[in-house]
Formats: sequence, C-alpha cells, structure tokens
Amino acid sequence: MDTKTVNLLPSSDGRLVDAHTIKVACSNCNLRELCMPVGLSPEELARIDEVVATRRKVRRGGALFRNGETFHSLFAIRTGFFKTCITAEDGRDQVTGFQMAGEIVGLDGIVNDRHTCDAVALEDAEVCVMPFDLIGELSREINALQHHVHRIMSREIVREHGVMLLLGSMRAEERLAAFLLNLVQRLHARGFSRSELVLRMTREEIGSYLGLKLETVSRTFSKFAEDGVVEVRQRHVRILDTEALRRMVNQQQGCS
Amino acid sequence: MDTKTVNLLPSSDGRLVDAHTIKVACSNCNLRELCMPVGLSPEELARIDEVVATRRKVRRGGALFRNGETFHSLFAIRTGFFKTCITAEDGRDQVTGFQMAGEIVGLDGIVNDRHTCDAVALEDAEVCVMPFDLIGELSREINALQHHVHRIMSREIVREHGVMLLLGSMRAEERLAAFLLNLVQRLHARGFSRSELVLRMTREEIGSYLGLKLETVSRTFSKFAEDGVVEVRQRHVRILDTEALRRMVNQQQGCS
DNA sequence: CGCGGTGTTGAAAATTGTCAATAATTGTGG
DNA sequence: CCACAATTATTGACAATTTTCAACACCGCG
Repeated sequence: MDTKTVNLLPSSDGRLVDAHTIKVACSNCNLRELCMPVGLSPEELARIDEVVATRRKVRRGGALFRNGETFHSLFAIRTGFFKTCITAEDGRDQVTGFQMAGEIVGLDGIVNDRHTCDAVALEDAEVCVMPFDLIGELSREINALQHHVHRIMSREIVREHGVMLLLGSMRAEERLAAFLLNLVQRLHARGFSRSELVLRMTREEIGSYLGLKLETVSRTFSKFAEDGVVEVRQRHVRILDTEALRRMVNQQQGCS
Repeated sequence: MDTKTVNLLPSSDGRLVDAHTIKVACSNCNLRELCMPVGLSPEELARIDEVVATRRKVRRGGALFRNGETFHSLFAIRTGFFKTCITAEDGRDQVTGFQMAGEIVGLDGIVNDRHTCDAVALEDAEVCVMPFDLIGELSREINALQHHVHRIMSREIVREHGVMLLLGSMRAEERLAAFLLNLVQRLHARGFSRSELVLRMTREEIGSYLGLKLETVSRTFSKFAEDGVVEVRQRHVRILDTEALRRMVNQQQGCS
C-alpha cells in the first residue's frame, strides 16, 4: 500500500486528503446511470459534482474501510471489485456481499458513525468518495437525490432479504446457481457477457457468502461441469445452460 | 378482519382513511425514545406529530402489507408483534425478521414503490402510519429527522448482516441461542424480564427465520432444557443460564 | 368432547462438513 | 526468466449435522 508516496495536501474545504485522490466529476462519468438519480438538471448535477469531490485507489487485498473505523463517507465503486465481510468475536467471518462498479458501499457505517464490516478490494480498484454530511446537506435541497439515497439503502435491505432466503432455504446447488445467475446478470448490466465471467473471489469467499465450505463449492462447480451446465477453468466460468441454472434456483424441494 | 365495520372518512388532508385509524401524537408517546430522534425542539416534535397522523390496528394473522402492494408509508409498531417474510416464486418462504413495539417496518418498499415482503401480525397489533412522502418533506427541514431515517435504514442493514452470519456459519444450537438472546435483550429494553419470555411465533416460524426445520428447532429447545439452560413450556421460555447461551453463540467451531 | 393446529420425539436418509492428499496456479525473489 | 514457496482448487473417504417421514401428545376452542 505504498505509503511512502502518500502526501497530504489541504483540499478545497480545508481537510487533508491523500494525494492519490483525484478531483472528479459525476456529470461526465459513464457510470452515472448506476450511481446517480436520473433526470437531474445541469445545475443539480454540478452541485453533486462538488459532493463527489475525490477518488481513492485501493490495491488488491487492501481495505477501503475496516470494522471499527469511524464512518465519514459512502463510496461509489468506479472500477474493481470488493467484498464486504463481518467478523464475529470468535473470529469466524461472513462475506456479506460482493460489489462491483456503480455500486455503493459503506451504508453499514451510518447507524453508529462507525463501520461494522470490512470492505476489501478483490482486485485493484478505484472509488468515488462521497462525504456523508455533504450528501445529507445536498439531499435536503435536491429531492431526487434524497429519494435516491433512500432507494439505495432500501435496495440493499431487499438484496439482503434475498440472501437470507438463499441461506435459509436453499441447498448447495441452488445457492451456487443463484450466485452465478446474480453475478452474470449484474455483469451483463455493465456490458459484459451474459454467459462468461471471471470470478474475482476464491472458492472460500464464495463459500463464506453462500454459507458453504470451500470444498462444497468446488464439488458443486464440478457437478455443474459434469452436467454440462457450466464450463469451469479455475476462476473462468462459462455458463452453457442458463435455463438449467434458473430451474435449479426455482426448484421445488419437497412439498413444504 | 371485520371488514363490515370499516368505514371510510375523509381525513384532515383529504385522503380517505379507515375509521379504525386514530389521530395520535408522538410527542406524548411512551415509545418515543425508540421511534424518534432525541433532542428535538417542541416545535419540531409538533411538526412530526403531523406526519404520524394516524394509527392502524391489525388483527392477529392479518397483514399490515403484502408483497406487491404499492408502498406509501412506513409503520412504527405501537403494540403487538410482527413477522416479515418473503416468498420465492416456487412458494418456499423465509421469515426475514420479527418486529416488536418501537420498531419500524416497511423499508423494503422504498426502492420500487412496492412492498417486497409480507408483514403479518403474530398478535393483535397497532401501528403508527407514517406516509413516506411526508417523512421526506419533513426530514428536509429537520436535520435530526433526516439522520434518524438514515440511521434506521442503516441499522436494518447491519441487523441483516448479523442474520447472514447466523445463517451462514452457525449450527442449530448456536442459532437458537443467538435468537433467544436477541429476543430477550430487545424485550428487556422494553421493560420486560431479562430471563423470561413468551414466544409469539410457532416453531415453524422460528425455523424459517433461523434456516432450520421446525423439528430441529423443537429438538434444540429440548436439548437446551435437558442441559438446564432454559425451561420450556410450549411458548413460555425461561432462561436459566444466560452465560451458557452466550458461550454457545461465541463458541469456536473447529479452527477455521 | 373432539378437532385442527402446534409441538415432541424416534429412526433412517440426505446433505454438508471434516480431514487429508494432491494438483494447479500465482506470486516472489534470486 | 526461472524456481520455489504459498495460495488456491480438486477430489476421496468418512463423520457430523440436519432433514425427512412418521407417530403421537398437547393445547385451546368451538
């Protein structure tokens, strides 16, 4: 995390910022449709540009924030791939999500002004730093922004409901199928293939997210490959039969 | 759900409301510390009283809202006990939470203006109806309210992270121990006993929440009782050894 | 008093986890 | 650029946990 090159400079509002952070503008960002509310006026967009003042780079393996750190900002991912994970007192930990470009991390920190999970980059990444007090100020003036913030948080709640369903009631094959479909769908929304993907995370991290041991994840991949549903070469996955995966997820199990 | 007695009347702002709804005031509500931000001025409190204009009663077994219904309001529980649950396409469903007095339900509906889960009363209940557009308006003017809304949503996200940890990495005994400790802690915060509680939900609902079958829940209760950790008579539970439960939750399993 | 919903318990089956060995891949330092 | 170490992934055999199926008990209520 080349700390030797870090160089603290006063920013426009007097705070010290890492010299690696870069002045940016949402108004011409190609991820705008993912991060921003739609239908903003040029003036509103310009004001939001002021909120998203800086970017920050995170090296693969590095943390954007860690459990216990004080919360200041939400982060919009520009490039790269993150996992968020919580750690119980006894040391076992749980991956609570994987985030990619256009997605927001840091919402967990709002409630107690302290982050309650780690956000770790699974590949070199860059994020837009959005100081939360500025978001608050601005969303008092821009209705669409206020609603957007609410929607982002609500979306995260709904996403987690889906994970609870997965963890609470699906078996290994269904979980992995749901996981792959979700990943490929989000990647496709970002212009990537509908059927091919490169996993940015290890089997162990997938397992942690899905509530399975890494061996079970590996075995399940192998089973999918045997069945001709996917082609797996390490982290490269090609989905050969999307419908089969869909059927697995919606599979009736028993008659409950 | 005695629909025959329902009687639509124009409310102060012209909307039609169920005659069962009652004009209320937060300013003198004894649950205020649970629902409301602290440190409000009398004027601010008065303004909030306008937002929380009505109450609604829900009979045991009745739904406060259902998946698919359009979202208008958040609800603060005044009395009673709810479960929220989502239903997958294939019919299996997952209890995503149990809510009691002072807690807020409906956050899932914000993102798409449509509820994505059911909120069902497990005992006769009464809720305060908080129209979300009014919350938005008012939180633009009252800083503390804006932050409060953000905190409520963030708290829900963090709570769900905890459930993910539970579902993803705990065994049956640990799950049930964590569940009991959580319930009794929340009840105690509301003035109830630290060691005695009455479960408002069936074994099946507990199981759905904890990702276990009802038989496993029942067996685990029996095991706790054998071990002298709790005393169980149907839905009446007395915790005899809180520390033992705590140790179960923090139990190191294996050496991962 | 009986009925439906709820809860308990047993035995067998299914799923997943554990442990261990090995292979493949990636990163690192010479 | 290669070789070695460390990490990651695969696979097998066996163990542990949970589910399934079934029988029965309990409780509240009409």
